[in-house]
Amino acid sequence: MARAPRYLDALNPEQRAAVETLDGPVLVLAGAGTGKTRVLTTRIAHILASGRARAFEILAVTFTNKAAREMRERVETLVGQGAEAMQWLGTFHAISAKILRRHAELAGLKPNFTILDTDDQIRLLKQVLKAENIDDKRWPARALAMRIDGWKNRGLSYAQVPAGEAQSFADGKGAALYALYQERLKILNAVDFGDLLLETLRLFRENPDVLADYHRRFKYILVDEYQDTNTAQYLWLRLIAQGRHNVCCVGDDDQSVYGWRGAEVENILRFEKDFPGARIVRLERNYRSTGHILAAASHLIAHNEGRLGKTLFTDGAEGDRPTVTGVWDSEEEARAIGEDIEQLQRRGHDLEEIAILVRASFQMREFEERFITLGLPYRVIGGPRFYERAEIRDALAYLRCVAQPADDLAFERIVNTPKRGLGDATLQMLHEYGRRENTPLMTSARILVESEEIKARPRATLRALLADFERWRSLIDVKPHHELAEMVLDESGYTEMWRQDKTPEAAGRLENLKELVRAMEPFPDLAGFLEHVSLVMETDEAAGAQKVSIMTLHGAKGLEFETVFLPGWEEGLFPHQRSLDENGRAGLEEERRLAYVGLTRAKRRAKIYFATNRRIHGLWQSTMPSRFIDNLPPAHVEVVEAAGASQYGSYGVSRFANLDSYNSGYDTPGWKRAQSAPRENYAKSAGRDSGRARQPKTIEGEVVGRSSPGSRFAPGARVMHLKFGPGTVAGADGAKLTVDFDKAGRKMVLESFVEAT
DNA sequence: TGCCTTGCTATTTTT
DNA sequence: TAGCAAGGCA
Repeated sequence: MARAPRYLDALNPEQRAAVETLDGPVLVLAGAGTGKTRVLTTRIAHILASGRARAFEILAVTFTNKAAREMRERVETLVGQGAEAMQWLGTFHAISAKILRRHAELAGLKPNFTILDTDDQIRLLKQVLKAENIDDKRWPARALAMRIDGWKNRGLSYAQVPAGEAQSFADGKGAALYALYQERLKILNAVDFGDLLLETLRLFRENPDVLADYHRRFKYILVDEYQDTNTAQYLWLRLIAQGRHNVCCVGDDDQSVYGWRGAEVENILRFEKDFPGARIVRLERNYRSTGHILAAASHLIAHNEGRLGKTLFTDGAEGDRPTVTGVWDSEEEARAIGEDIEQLQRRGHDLEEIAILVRASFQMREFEERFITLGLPYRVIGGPRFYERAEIRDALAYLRCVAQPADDLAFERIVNTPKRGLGDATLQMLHEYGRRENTPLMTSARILVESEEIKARPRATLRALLADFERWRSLIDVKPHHELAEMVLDESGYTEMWRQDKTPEAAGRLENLKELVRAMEPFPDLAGFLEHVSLVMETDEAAGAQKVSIMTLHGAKGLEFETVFLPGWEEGLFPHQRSLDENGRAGLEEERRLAYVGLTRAKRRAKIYFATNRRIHGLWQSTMPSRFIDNLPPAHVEVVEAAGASQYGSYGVSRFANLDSYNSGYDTPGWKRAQSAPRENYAKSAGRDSGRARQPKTIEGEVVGRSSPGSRFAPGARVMHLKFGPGTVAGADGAKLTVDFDKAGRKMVLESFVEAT
């Protein structure tokens, strides 16, 4: 055999096996930080370099656009140019859309079909509910959307929904509503995200010749983040992979954190069964984290059952131990982390290499506030996205109306934006006609405008609007699309509407509109741009300036940082109560995987925090340290005391000696101590800004768990509260007390948080 | 048509 | 507590 090509030199033996096993199915179990992206990209490079297939004969599927973009870039650096020829590299949804457009008629669609996003989907469902006279208070469209998505994720058409579940929504109308919704989508020439997969699946099943064509085309198939596939994606993949069986899936069962949106870890566990003779390659050599971090993460995840099991190791240094710090409340947590970061900064650390990973986005605010006062530059990742802003959605609706005349949702959105006197009454009439004649709204409008059904004023306005759209539409092939867009926005009065607007956001909105027009330029035409927009809901955030990243644990998957702060490790928040309530043990294990993901993002420093008190929905509640803290190996973790937090000094070996499992979390030393030991009050650390009255010198009430029986306090009783000071009980409702505080006034507080005086 | 009040809810989020 | 959505009212 000839000398191995150079790009293989950089790989370890397992990685190399994963890259070089080209024939037949391969499952790569790639632990965190073991170089899975390198394997995927090198494998593509290897297929290309060895002449096994050309770029357009490789199907490479990812979950996110970001991952797709990264893969493309990395293949490019590996093979020089030519990666742009990889026309089948993309997300499941993007590839499905592409296939579907090629065979739209077979799927009962026109090739210019619209892809609805969640917002459109919900608006459409609201209409369906209304038409069916279902109270959308009791049966919210959002809930129906979730249910339908769930069915679609499982690959179920409305006819396939199991009888029991079909009865589940609005007194037994679940599946029927699903069917009505699909009917509406067909009329609108539209699909939602779930349909992209489902319709492609149906296309393949009903047209074996089409499927065979793709079997011939795709010589090699690669799938990233395989543990995140849902059933529909799995069926899709299995169908396509049946052709040549050259399928390589890369994933890590320990990083499956999207079960709540339909991902089935089972898919990874049953790979061997579905693809007989599959080669399994384990990547266990970690190149990212130092020894202690890796040990802590491994020990934590070992508490999960039903894993394929991997043992990560590193040849690197032991490094610093992850730390666990207890703080008084979320405010102190933010302050402590802020100080840590400032110190790292002073020591010359790169802010880009620091991240704060939270469980839920509400935790972010406290950090933002703190960082603003500190003047610490930060960036929140995962905020509202560019294409979700109202003005962008409006502008896109205009463009959709131009390009896709049957797009009723878009039309409805903008008929009266800006206000032009086309209100509910007019719209109602269009709807009625449309429903009767089965025509899109714009067609209905065109017909009704010729009659006298509509009053003269709105009739004239509507006629003018329709004429505008005609004119714009006639320019599609004449004018460059970004110029056309600008023209539409100006002539429709939309831009003017924001110019007139005096609210402080107006300027930013106009700026966004300009940005939108700019963003259109690189696309070949309007249709191409709209396709991009519906599938790629993102803007490339300009990285650059040195900033600390604040994001959710989910958002951090796939990233790495020198230093990772992990605040909020408290029972109820992390693991999240809802996860436990709704999914029991499976929910807990998914939360634990999330903790594992968090820890393994850290290259050199991982810092865990838990607060004793946290405000949840406006009420202060005392909280327990997370059971995940008990899951950490004492030998690899350092318990750090926040300044003044002396009561945590008792954190010692015993704290970690007992490995708990589900449901027994409340017997751990940490839990017991928290219950029994009356905590000494301590002044807030770092005595700065003592403006607000700090905890008065009192004894905090022992923590009464969730099972607290009726109230210990009768109205009139005098109590002492840690935040609010002394007060008189006005009433009790279970564990909640209404107290008239001497200073703070009437508040609802948790009983466990006050003490009799 | 627009403003104000009321009520409700409150993970994770990509496509 | 706060933020949003929907309904009522002028």
